[in-house]
Amino acid sequence: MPVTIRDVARASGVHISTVSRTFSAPHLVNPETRVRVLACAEDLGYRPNRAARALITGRTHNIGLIIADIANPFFPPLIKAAESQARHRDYHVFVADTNEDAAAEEELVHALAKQVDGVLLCSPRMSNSLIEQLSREVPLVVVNRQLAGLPCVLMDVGQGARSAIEHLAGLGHREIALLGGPRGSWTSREIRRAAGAAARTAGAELTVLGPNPPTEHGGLAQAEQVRRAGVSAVLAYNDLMAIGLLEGLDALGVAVPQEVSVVGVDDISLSRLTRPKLTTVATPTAAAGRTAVDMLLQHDTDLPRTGRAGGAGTTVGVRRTTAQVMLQTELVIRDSTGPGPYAGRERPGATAEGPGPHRRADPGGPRVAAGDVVAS
Amino acid sequence: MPVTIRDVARASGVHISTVSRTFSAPHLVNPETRVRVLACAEDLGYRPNRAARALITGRTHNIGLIIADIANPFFPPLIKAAESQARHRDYHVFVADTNEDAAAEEELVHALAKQVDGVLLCSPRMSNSLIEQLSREVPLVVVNRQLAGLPCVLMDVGQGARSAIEHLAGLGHREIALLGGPRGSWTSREIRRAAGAAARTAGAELTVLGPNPPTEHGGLAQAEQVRRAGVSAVLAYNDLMAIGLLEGLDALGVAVPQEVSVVGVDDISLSRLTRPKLTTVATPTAAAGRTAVDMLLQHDTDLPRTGRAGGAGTTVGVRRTTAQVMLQTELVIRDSTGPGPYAGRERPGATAEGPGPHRRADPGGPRVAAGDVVAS
DNA sequence: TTGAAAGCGCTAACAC
DNA sequence: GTGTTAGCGCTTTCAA
Repeated sequence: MPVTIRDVARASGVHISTVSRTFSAPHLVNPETRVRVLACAEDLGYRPNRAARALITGRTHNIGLIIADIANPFFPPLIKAAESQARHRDYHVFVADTNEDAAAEEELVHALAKQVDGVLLCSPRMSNSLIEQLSREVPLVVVNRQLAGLPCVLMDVGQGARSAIEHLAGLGHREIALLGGPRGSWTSREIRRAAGAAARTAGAELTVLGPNPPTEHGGLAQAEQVRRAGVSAVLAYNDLMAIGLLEGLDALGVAVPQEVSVVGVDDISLSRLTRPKLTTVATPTAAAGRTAVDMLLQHDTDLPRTGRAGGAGTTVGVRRTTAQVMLQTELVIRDSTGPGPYAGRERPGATAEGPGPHRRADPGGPRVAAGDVVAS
Repeated sequence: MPVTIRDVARASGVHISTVSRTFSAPHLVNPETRVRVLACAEDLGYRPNRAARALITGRTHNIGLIIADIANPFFPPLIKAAESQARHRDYHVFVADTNEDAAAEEELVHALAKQVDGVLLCSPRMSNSLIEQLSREVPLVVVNRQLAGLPCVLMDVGQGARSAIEHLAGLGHREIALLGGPRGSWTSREIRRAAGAAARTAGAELTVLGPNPPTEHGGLAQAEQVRRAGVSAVLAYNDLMAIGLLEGLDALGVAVPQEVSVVGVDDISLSRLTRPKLTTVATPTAAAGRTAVDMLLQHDTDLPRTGRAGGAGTTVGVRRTTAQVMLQTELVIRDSTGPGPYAGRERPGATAEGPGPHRRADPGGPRVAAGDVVAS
């Protein structure tokens, strides 16, 4: 039933190889013939079978997107942007959800490897060494994880965390808690590192609570601890946890920002909808998706091929660049942060308001500066 | 570089067809041979190439998921559930976003047709006749659209809208507005139909505002109209619009629920986070995703094959069932609805609180009754 | 510029 | 129970 290259050949009175050329190397075919073939193809509704084509060219024109948790509102904008970018380049996208599970990630890379030209690993939970190993099986681009020798798309959450801490310190907070993210998260470590350093500089004390699941519930569950810790401000690993914390504090009768200030990370769309509206570090998710796809498909000419073109037994020259792109983040100040117990008093070191890209509230325009290529 | 069936055959000293059988019909191969082959395969890290297999079997073990807007929080839980269900059955999932565009939907079905065993069309914007036509190209299951002759997964938003109107009428609201959804949406028509009927029965007047884009902005943009319309309650096409409306009303200084009550549809996770918390019609999104995949893969034995098995020129007996499943919805009453101007007064027809599945607030357990098979 | 032929990795008759 | 063979739909030398 489905129409094949042979049907088109028959209808247009040429050999199948001519039809093939019409689609994959049109300049090699007589214009008149081309027109005729194209007309017949159109007529019959012919579309080349990509799987069959892949078998011989070694290029599937598919990519894989491996996501820790599709339902986490951080990811859909990334998926959407990546898919859109891929489709513009005539690629189709497999999406798979790992439920934050490292083993599932590994299995998925194996399973997808033969069907795709490359895989985007988003916020992986696997070990670095495993990722490196898998990258020998299929081209990988890693999002939200820094790995020497592999192409990575990073968001500068370190800078973001620093801005957040400086913002809090500037408001007069000296005892600050950090709600850590999940184990195995590069982002979480990065935030912790930068927040710790910034706190030291600002003369504030940072208490780390966690690791926690990166969910609303993860934040909610720490509300009690936060109160006990006696801090006046909290930086959460992500907005979801911050929002959960907001709920938890509300339930405990702790007023935000009067008694405790809360800052999140990501600026997911909900963050403008909570009461109080959440102060957060905006993260360029869509840009990350687009960039990652671009990096994966950069030289879509020299992705690996299994076809004969490479010569028997020869490993084809896969010129893999390992550029790492760092995307800017930005602190968006809303209503969940306010003056702390030391407001107005002099503060050791630092100026009234720390450096770094801050912004008072909204609207929705593009907030992402172009990424810096950090290495290549 | 990638290891093929031939490598395994060589390593285990058997013919490639034996290796093939080991994977696709293990019972036809001598247990000892099987063990040996399996061991070699494991050793070499062999995985059958699905694309090559598909070429001859006609079964790709892939499905397509076509989504109006991945960033709309209604969809991620559906995608997640569908992907998970598919993977349990050893299928991989292509996800594509149409940006609410009918033409993109059509193009995607064509483009994906050859690479998948079936496609899930989620909240399509295409015409019924086009969908029917496309269903001859590739097996389709339609979510959120009723179409005679095609397998559909529906959510009973009609019942939901009815419950919502009855709830509002019971609270003493007589002038109610309906914020319509996007053109081409079955759900929107269905809500409108049922809400209209319920309003008539309850002796209330329903003003329809729209169509609107199914986004926060769509709701926000109607806040002024809502105030002008002089209604005391609003039912919105979905939670996103309801939330936008909440913001808009807040900006206009209109108190919810004191001056205007607001009800949404979907119960997306944000709905518990707004202030006031949103009263809404909960929609079993995850169940819909799972169910749709199950329906698509129901007889995964008699999905169409292009292989020789069907005999030359014979259309293979695709036994397509056209079961339609209707999933229950449930009104979840939170804080965005309150007494209306006619509260306490007698009301024409109806009892104090209309029938239908209501519920006062949360928690998160399963709320979905098993679907009713409406037809087959 | 076009056709003939080989073959990508795999499965499915059919022999043995 | 296993090997032989043909061929899925397509691309790509190689000759003509």
